[in-house]
Amino acid sequence: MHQPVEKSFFEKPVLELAQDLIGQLIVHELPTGPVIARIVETEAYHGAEDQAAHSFRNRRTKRTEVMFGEPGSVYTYQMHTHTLMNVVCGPVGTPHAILIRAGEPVEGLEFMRERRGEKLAMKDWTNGPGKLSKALGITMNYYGHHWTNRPLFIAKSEAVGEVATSPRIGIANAGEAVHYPWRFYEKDNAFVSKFRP
DNA sequence: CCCCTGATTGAA
DNA sequence: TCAATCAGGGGC
Repeated sequence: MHQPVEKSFFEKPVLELAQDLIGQLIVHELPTGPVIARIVETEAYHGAEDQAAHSFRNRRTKRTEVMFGEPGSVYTYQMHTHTLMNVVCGPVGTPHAILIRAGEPVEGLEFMRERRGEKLAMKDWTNGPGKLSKALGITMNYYGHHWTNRPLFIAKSEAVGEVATSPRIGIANAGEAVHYPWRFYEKDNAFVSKFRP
Protein backbone atom coordinates (compact mmCIF):
# COMPACT_ATOMS: atom_id res chain seq x y z
CA MET A 1 0.00 0.00 0.00
CA HIS A 2 1.45 3.35 -1.01
CA GLN A 3 1.52 6.21 1.49
CA PRO A 4 1.21 9.92 0.66
CA VAL A 5 4.35 12.01 1.06
CA GLU A 6 4.59 14.39 4.04
CA LYS A 7 3.44 17.97 3.54
CA SER A 8 7.05 19.07 4.11
CA PHE A 9 7.99 17.42 0.80
CA PHE A 10 6.43 20.43 -0.97
CA GLU A 11 8.19 23.07 1.14
CA LYS A 12 11.16 23.89 -1.05
CA PRO A 13 11.96 26.19 -3.98
CA VAL A 14 9.94 25.51 -7.11
CA LEU A 15 12.89 24.50 -9.32
CA GLU A 16 14.05 22.04 -6.69
CA LEU A 17 10.58 20.54 -6.22
CA ALA A 18 10.05 20.26 -9.99
CA GLN A 19 13.18 18.11 -10.13
CA ASP A 20 12.32 16.11 -7.00
CA LEU A 21 8.94 15.18 -8.46
CA ILE A 22 10.58 13.24 -11.29
CA GLY A 23 10.35 9.55 -10.44
CA GLN A 24 7.61 9.93 -7.79
CA LEU A 25 4.23 8.28 -8.12
CA ILE A 26 0.79 9.77 -8.69
CA VAL A 27 -1.67 7.43 -6.99
CA HIS A 28 -5.40 7.67 -7.71
CA GLU A 29 -7.33 5.23 -5.54
CA LEU A 30 -10.58 4.25 -7.20
CA PRO A 31 -13.25 1.75 -6.10
CA THR A 32 -11.94 -0.56 -8.82
CA GLY A 33 -8.38 -0.34 -7.50
CA PRO A 34 -5.41 2.05 -7.61
CA VAL A 35 -4.35 3.71 -10.84
CA ILE A 36 -0.71 4.75 -10.68
CA ALA A 37 1.72 6.60 -12.93
CA ARG A 38 5.36 7.49 -12.33
CA ILE A 39 6.17 11.15 -13.07
CA VAL A 40 8.74 11.53 -15.86
CA GLU A 41 8.31 15.18 -16.91
CA THR A 42 7.53 18.46 -15.09
CA GLU A 43 7.73 22.22 -15.67
CA ALA A 44 8.29 24.89 -13.03
CA TYR A 45 6.29 28.14 -13.14
CA HIS A 46 7.79 30.92 -11.08
CA GLY A 47 4.71 32.97 -10.18
CA ALA A 48 4.86 36.76 -10.27
CA GLU A 49 8.18 37.05 -12.15
CA ASP A 50 7.45 34.43 -14.83
CA GLN A 51 5.68 35.69 -17.92
CA ALA A 52 4.63 32.16 -18.82
CA ALA A 53 2.82 31.60 -15.51
CA HIS A 54 -0.91 32.13 -15.09
CA SER A 55 0.01 33.95 -11.88
CA PHE A 56 2.39 36.38 -13.68
CA ARG A 57 2.43 39.72 -11.84
CA ASN A 58 0.43 38.07 -9.06
CA ARG A 59 -2.64 37.82 -11.25
CA ARG A 60 -5.27 36.57 -8.83
CA THR A 61 -8.54 35.18 -10.20
CA LYS A 62 -10.89 32.33 -9.44
CA ARG A 63 -8.61 30.12 -11.54
CA THR A 64 -5.25 31.12 -10.04
CA GLU A 65 -6.51 31.51 -6.47
CA VAL A 66 -5.33 28.08 -5.33
CA MET A 67 -1.72 28.95 -6.24
CA PHE A 68 -1.72 31.54 -3.44
CA GLY A 69 -2.60 28.82 -0.93
CA GLU A 70 -0.80 25.92 0.67
CA PRO A 71 2.12 24.24 -1.10
CA GLY A 72 1.10 20.76 -2.18
CA SER A 73 -2.38 21.88 -3.28
CA VAL A 74 -3.75 20.61 -6.57
CA TYR A 75 -4.11 23.23 -9.31
CA THR A 76 -6.14 21.86 -12.19
CA TYR A 77 -7.17 23.97 -15.13
CA GLN A 78 -8.69 23.43 -18.49
CA MET A 79 -6.82 23.88 -21.77
CA HIS A 80 -9.34 23.66 -24.59
CA THR A 81 -10.98 20.29 -23.96
CA HIS A 82 -8.29 18.92 -21.61
CA THR A 83 -7.55 18.97 -17.88
CA LEU A 84 -3.98 19.80 -16.86
CA MET A 85 -2.71 19.22 -13.34
CA ASN A 86 -0.19 21.16 -11.29
CA VAL A 87 1.42 20.98 -7.86
CA VAL A 88 1.26 24.28 -5.99
CA CYS A 89 4.61 25.37 -4.55
CA GLY A 90 6.08 28.27 -2.59
CA PRO A 91 5.00 29.64 0.79
CA VAL A 92 1.38 30.77 1.20
CA GLY A 93 0.98 33.97 -0.83
CA THR A 94 3.70 33.03 -3.36
CA PRO A 95 1.95 31.63 -6.44
CA HIS A 96 4.46 29.12 -7.78
CA ALA A 97 3.37 25.84 -9.39
CA ILE A 98 4.66 22.80 -11.24
CA LEU A 99 2.90 21.37 -14.25
CA ILE A 100 3.03 17.59 -14.45
CA ARG A 101 3.56 16.97 -18.15
CA ALA A 102 3.98 13.22 -18.51
CA GLY A 103 4.07 9.91 -16.66
CA GLU A 104 4.75 6.25 -17.07
CA PRO A 105 1.91 3.77 -16.46
CA VAL A 106 2.63 1.62 -13.39
CA GLU A 107 -0.65 0.13 -12.17
CA GLY A 108 -4.27 0.10 -13.28
CA LEU A 109 -3.25 -0.51 -16.88
CA GLU A 110 -6.69 -1.81 -17.88
CA PHE A 111 -8.33 1.36 -16.57
CA MET A 112 -5.88 3.51 -18.53
CA ARG A 113 -6.31 1.52 -21.71
CA GLU A 114 -10.07 1.90 -21.45
CA ARG A 115 -9.85 5.65 -20.83
CA ARG A 116 -7.36 6.26 -23.63
CA GLY A 117 -8.72 3.92 -26.30
CA GLU A 118 -8.19 0.25 -27.02
CA LYS A 119 -6.18 0.79 -30.18
CA LEU A 120 -3.71 3.29 -28.78
CA ALA A 121 -0.12 2.17 -28.11
CA MET A 122 0.80 2.24 -24.42
CA LYS A 123 3.53 4.83 -25.01
CA ASP A 124 0.81 7.28 -26.10
CA TRP A 125 -1.41 6.86 -23.03
CA THR A 126 0.34 9.31 -20.71
CA ASN A 127 2.99 11.21 -22.75
CA GLY A 128 1.42 14.65 -22.39
CA PRO A 129 -0.30 16.64 -19.62
CA GLY A 130 -3.84 16.25 -20.95
CA LYS A 131 -3.33 12.60 -21.81
CA LEU A 132 -1.96 11.83 -18.34
CA SER A 133 -4.94 13.39 -16.57
CA LYS A 134 -7.34 11.51 -18.82
CA ALA A 135 -5.57 8.19 -18.27
CA LEU A 136 -5.56 8.63 -14.48
CA GLY A 137 -9.19 9.75 -14.33
CA ILE A 138 -8.33 13.20 -12.91
CA THR A 139 -10.87 15.98 -13.50
CA MET A 140 -11.43 19.60 -12.53
CA ASN A 141 -13.17 18.28 -9.40
CA TYR A 142 -9.73 17.95 -7.81
CA TYR A 143 -9.11 21.71 -7.97
CA GLY A 144 -8.02 22.68 -4.44
CA HIS A 145 -7.50 19.10 -3.23
CA HIS A 146 -4.18 18.45 -1.46
CA TRP A 147 -1.57 16.09 -2.93
CA THR A 148 -1.15 14.41 0.49
CA ASN A 149 -4.79 13.30 0.78
CA ARG A 150 -6.48 10.17 -0.51
CA PRO A 151 -7.83 9.28 -2.93
CA LEU A 152 -5.37 11.32 -5.02
CA PHE A 153 -1.84 11.72 -3.71
CA ILE A 154 1.86 11.68 -4.47
CA ALA A 155 3.95 8.82 -3.08
CA LYS A 156 7.69 8.29 -3.00
CA SER A 157 9.35 5.74 -5.19
CA GLU A 158 12.94 4.64 -5.23
CA ALA A 159 14.81 4.67 -8.50
CA VAL A 160 15.18 7.84 -10.51
CA GLY A 161 17.22 7.98 -13.70
CA GLU A 162 19.26 10.93 -14.90
CA VAL A 163 17.23 14.15 -14.99
CA ALA A 164 17.72 16.50 -17.96
CA THR A 165 16.42 20.06 -18.50
CA SER A 166 15.19 22.09 -21.46
CA PRO A 167 13.08 25.18 -22.16
CA ARG A 168 9.39 24.74 -21.46
CA ILE A 169 6.89 23.65 -24.07
CA GLY A 170 4.00 25.60 -25.58
CA ILE A 171 4.78 29.07 -24.17
CA ALA A 172 5.85 30.80 -27.40
CA ASN A 173 4.43 34.18 -26.42
CA ALA A 174 6.08 34.47 -22.99
CA GLY A 175 8.88 36.92 -23.86
CA GLU A 176 12.14 36.39 -21.97
CA ALA A 177 10.71 33.40 -20.13
CA VAL A 178 10.59 31.35 -23.34
CA HIS A 179 14.23 30.38 -22.87
CA TYR A 180 14.31 29.57 -19.16
CA PRO A 181 15.41 25.91 -18.77
CA TRP A 182 12.62 25.04 -16.37
CA ARG A 183 11.42 21.80 -17.90
CA PHE A 184 12.69 18.63 -16.21
CA TYR A 185 12.44 15.12 -17.59
CA GLU A 186 13.95 11.71 -17.12
CA LYS A 187 16.52 11.16 -19.81
CA ASP A 188 15.78 8.44 -22.39
CA ASN A 189 12.35 7.70 -20.94
CA ALA A 190 9.90 6.70 -23.69
CA PHE A 191 6.94 8.39 -21.96
CA VAL A 192 8.30 11.94 -22.09
CA SER A 193 6.08 14.19 -24.24
CA LYS A 194 6.93 15.21 -27.77
CA PHE A 195 8.52 18.60 -28.29
CA ARG A 196 6.17 21.20 -29.73
CA PRO A 197 7.73 24.10 -31.63
C1' DC B 1 -8.35 37.38 -29.05
C1' DC B 2 -4.52 34.14 -26.84
C1' DC B 3 -3.42 30.20 -24.55
C1' DC B 4 1.08 25.30 -19.89
C1' DT B 5 -3.23 20.60 -25.75
C1' DG B 6 -4.39 16.63 -28.56
C1' DA B 7 -7.00 14.01 -32.23
C1' DT B 8 -7.76 14.06 -36.87
C1' DT B 9 -7.06 15.13 -41.57
C1' DG B 10 -4.70 15.46 -45.86
C1' DA B 11 -0.49 16.48 -48.16
C1' DA B 12 4.44 15.18 -49.34
C1' DT C 1 6.15 12.20 -41.19
C1' DC C 2 4.51 16.63 -40.88
C1' DA C 3 1.56 20.85 -41.12
C1' DA C 4 -2.97 22.59 -40.72
C1' DT C 5 -7.27 22.55 -38.34
C1' DC C 6 -10.30 22.79 -34.57
C1' DA C 7 -12.43 21.84 -30.32
C1' DG C 8 -14.56 25.45 -27.03
C1' DG C 9 -13.08 27.27 -21.06
C1' DG C 10 -11.22 31.19 -19.04
C1' DG C 11 -8.75 35.59 -18.85
C1' DC C 12 -7.89 40.12 -20.66
